Amino acid sequence: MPELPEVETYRRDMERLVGGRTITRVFVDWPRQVAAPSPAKFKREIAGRKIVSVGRRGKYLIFGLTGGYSMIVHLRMTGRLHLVAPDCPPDRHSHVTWTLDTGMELRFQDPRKFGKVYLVGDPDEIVGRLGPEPFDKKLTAARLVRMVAGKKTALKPLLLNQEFIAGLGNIYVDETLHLSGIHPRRAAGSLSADEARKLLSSIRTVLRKAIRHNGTSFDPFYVDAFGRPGRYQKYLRVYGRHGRECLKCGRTIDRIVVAQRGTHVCHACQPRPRKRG
DNA sequence: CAACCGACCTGTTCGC
DNA sequence: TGCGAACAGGTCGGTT
Repeated sequence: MPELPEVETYRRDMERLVGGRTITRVFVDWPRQVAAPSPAKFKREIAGRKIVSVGRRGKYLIFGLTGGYSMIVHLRMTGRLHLVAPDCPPDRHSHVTWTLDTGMELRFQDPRKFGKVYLVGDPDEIVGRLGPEPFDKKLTAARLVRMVAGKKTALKPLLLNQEFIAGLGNIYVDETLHLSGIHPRRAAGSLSADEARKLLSSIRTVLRKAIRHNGTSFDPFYVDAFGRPGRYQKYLRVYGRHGRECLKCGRTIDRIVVAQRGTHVCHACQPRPRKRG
């Protein structure tokens, strides 16, 4: 679930809650969540270092540590971060826990255990292959046109590809394409310059608003570091709204499968591509 | 190279 | 109500 807006919400929370703190101890009870280096080395190298910055690249959180190290966290599907008091009872889904010099514990909760943590010297070892940030000023409509030129791939999987543009996931891709009036199966290379401009501005509009509302929460799933849900679910126009009316034209929202992902679309606002787009 | 599939995991929802 | 199947916001590696 955590896509760019949710990760950005965590980044802000983390900056405020753990920025400047020193990590005294690391506890790992599901070693596979430590992607690199070995869990033993991970624990040993992190203990005693201070968190000097908290950044984000795509869906990755990057904790800058003293000594030139970066600790990187990817929440994947069900990861959450929580700062809790030392007397907070253990919970069955926290598999990596950092104890801070204040005594507080930062817990990485992740029921599905897909999330990963890394400790590296250079963040680019992990995030170096990512495509541009959606808000990068160098990402212009003209550049987007060049990026899609000649591509036969459908837009949906392309936008989900983090090496194309970083940070979008299933929710925000569906929302973005609906706002753009573009069908998820359109061949990327078939976009007109106008459509590319519209797509880029939609990506930014959707993400900006979602960040402003602290991300999207379904059920009690994603919550920020204070345990608070996001509010963007109130503004979703297609995602999870299949069977209900399109807020723009009234037609019933459809749920289809594109690139093996559940996809929400209004077939009036987002006309089907002819044959190959 | 693009499309597709299974893996990685657990919890929740759906259909019978 | 009970129980197995299907499905879920992400990514990676392997096969057509």
